[in-house]
Amino acid sequence: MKRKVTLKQIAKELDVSISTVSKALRDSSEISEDTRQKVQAFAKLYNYKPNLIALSLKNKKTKTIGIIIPEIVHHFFATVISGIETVANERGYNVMVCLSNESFDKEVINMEMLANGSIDGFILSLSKETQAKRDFHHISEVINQGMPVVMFDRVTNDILCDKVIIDDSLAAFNAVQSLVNKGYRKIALITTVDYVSVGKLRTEGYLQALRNNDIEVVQNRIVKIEDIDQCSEQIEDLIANQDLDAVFAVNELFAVTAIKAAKVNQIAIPKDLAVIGFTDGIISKYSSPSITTVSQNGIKMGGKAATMLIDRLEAKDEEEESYKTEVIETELVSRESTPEL
Amino acid sequence: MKRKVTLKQIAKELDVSISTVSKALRDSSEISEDTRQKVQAFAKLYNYKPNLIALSLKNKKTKTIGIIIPEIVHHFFATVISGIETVANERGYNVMVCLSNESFDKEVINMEMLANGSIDGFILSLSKETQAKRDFHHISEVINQGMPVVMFDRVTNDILCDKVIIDDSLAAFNAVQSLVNKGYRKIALITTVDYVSVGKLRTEGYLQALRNNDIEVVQNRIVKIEDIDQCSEQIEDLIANQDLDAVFAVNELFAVTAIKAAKVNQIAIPKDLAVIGFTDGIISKYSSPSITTVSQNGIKMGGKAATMLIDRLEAKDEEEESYKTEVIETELVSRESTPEL
DNA sequence: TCGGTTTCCGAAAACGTTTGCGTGTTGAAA
DNA sequence: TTTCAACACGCAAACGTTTTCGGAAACCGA
Repeated sequence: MKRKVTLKQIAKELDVSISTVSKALRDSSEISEDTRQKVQAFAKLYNYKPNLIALSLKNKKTKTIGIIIPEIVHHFFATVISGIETVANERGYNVMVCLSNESFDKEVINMEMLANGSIDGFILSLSKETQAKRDFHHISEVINQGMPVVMFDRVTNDILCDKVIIDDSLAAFNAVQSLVNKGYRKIALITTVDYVSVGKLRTEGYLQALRNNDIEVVQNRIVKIEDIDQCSEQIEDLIANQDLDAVFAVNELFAVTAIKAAKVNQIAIPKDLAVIGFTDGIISKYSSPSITTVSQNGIKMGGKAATMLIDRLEAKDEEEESYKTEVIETELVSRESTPEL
Repeated sequence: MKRKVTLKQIAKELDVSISTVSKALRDSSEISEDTRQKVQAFAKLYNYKPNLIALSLKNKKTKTIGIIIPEIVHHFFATVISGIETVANERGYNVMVCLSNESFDKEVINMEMLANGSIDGFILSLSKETQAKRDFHHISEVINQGMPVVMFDRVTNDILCDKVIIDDSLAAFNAVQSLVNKGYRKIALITTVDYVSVGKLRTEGYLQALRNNDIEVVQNRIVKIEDIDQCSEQIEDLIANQDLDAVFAVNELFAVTAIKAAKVNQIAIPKDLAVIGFTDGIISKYSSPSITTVSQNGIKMGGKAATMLIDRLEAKDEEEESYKTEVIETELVSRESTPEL
């Protein structure tokens, strides 16, 4: 077992000073050709690599990005991480991933943990609990300490920082509008409780689309799911007992659950009921019928977030404190759960 | 913007030495009650937190685990990360995630990157390319440097280290056997090319089950997929043109693709064709019909891997160099794509 | 031989911690 | 008054780097 070799060991072995070794390895002109070659050969032989922790301490930069997301077993968040990782890697950064599990406390703990020197900046998406509490002190705190933060998807106006979002409201509006264009009028909405920012926005888009087309909003056609693990009953009730010709769901799970409920009730899709979901994930693609959805490009979103963060990290501190909010365009992916839109 | 406060600043402010501050904060008995309280109050006021990078350098421990996986937009790997993260967090560790994207080179680069001080140990699953090349020098190298490594799922016998796997062969055997028990005889296999270790093992289980029951192995009923993105044609050909009563697929995607192909060909599932998949992910659960699968518990796998790694990290260096291979039990989850098994 | 450049290298500081040890002050016992 | 322990604190080293600065030796021309 040969442990990693340090500058000190090389210096001792070659009987020169540590600084000479360091300079020789970095091709400083201060060092003679002779010793330079000697040192470099030795370093290569022993496979010397600088210790990144020591460098981090010296440079006050870790070249690491901290990611905090509610969960990772979730197609959308996984794609975002993938997008972040790709860009980060290209630009010489690593990523540390922490999961809040939708818990405020874990979000706070993780942020404080990472903020103590481990990373150069954050990319995060709020937990449900945090959104419900509207307590963002942990975020403003790290920003105050001069650490850049980029929020994505689940963001808040209470914090000033760079953000990457989709226009949830517009995307929902467009989806519902396209249903209306096809002649659908009795359109149900399956959404989340209001404190989930994206759920609220998508709900607004739905309502706006109905209003714009002078379609009455029927409260019985709107269900708000509190606990995602127990959405079945409410959705089954909606499908079985309401007079509908289409359903707009704010995520994949609600959409596929609606489809299952329709099957149970012998309702043909898309003939008797059209279904549009949100988030173009595995479920939408592989369920049968496959589901027409609003696609959020997680890869692009993550990539954009990483780019914004790293750009800010590497900006000369000319400090143009102008925070930007990037909007990633969405797309309606037409599949089997609706007629061609 | 108030930057993070250091021991030095506190020391200067209170006109004591750095060591006094440090000791006071750690409740050393060397420090008088008076100064201790003074220092602690001041530290609290300015929200002092030790710099973790400095601690890492001093202690030669980062309290960070490196994870290297082929991809993250993949339900199984996402669950494994989730399992790792949970255990790691409980025991005071963070995780750095790197993606190899199934590339040997990226795997090597990422490992070398992280091995230079950033982490205390690795948890990894081999990329396809690495498995095909059978080149594991980068792994043996870090092990030689004294860094613990735990491999999971896609492992190799060429490297001695702790491992967490499922008994792929046995699990496949059991799945096929249960089909045989139900009277199925014309069982197709949809698998990967042989260098993917888990694909090979699952194939072996399939073959063993047939042989044990004196069922002839028909080569036309076995398809090996090279490129997962283009599996459709081969699978459609199999379903359409072979005489089958059941299909065993080595992953979810192949299973759901087979089901889609069956639908196109008016083959009823499970009446005319039973389908069993592998990996209990989103697809199996939400496709319709839902798919009977062999479930690998990714959470448990990740948790076990993390436990093994951290145990080894924290073991007194009594160095009982006995590497263990843990086998996570699988389970056949019966759903709609087969009759009750 | 002398003065002045170059050339090459080492000492030391800095990043932020922890900790062993030395030391000055105090109080009490002798 | 002297002696010694106990107490409270600071110094310095260590972790592994990079970099500034100073200085010794060598060289050159006069």
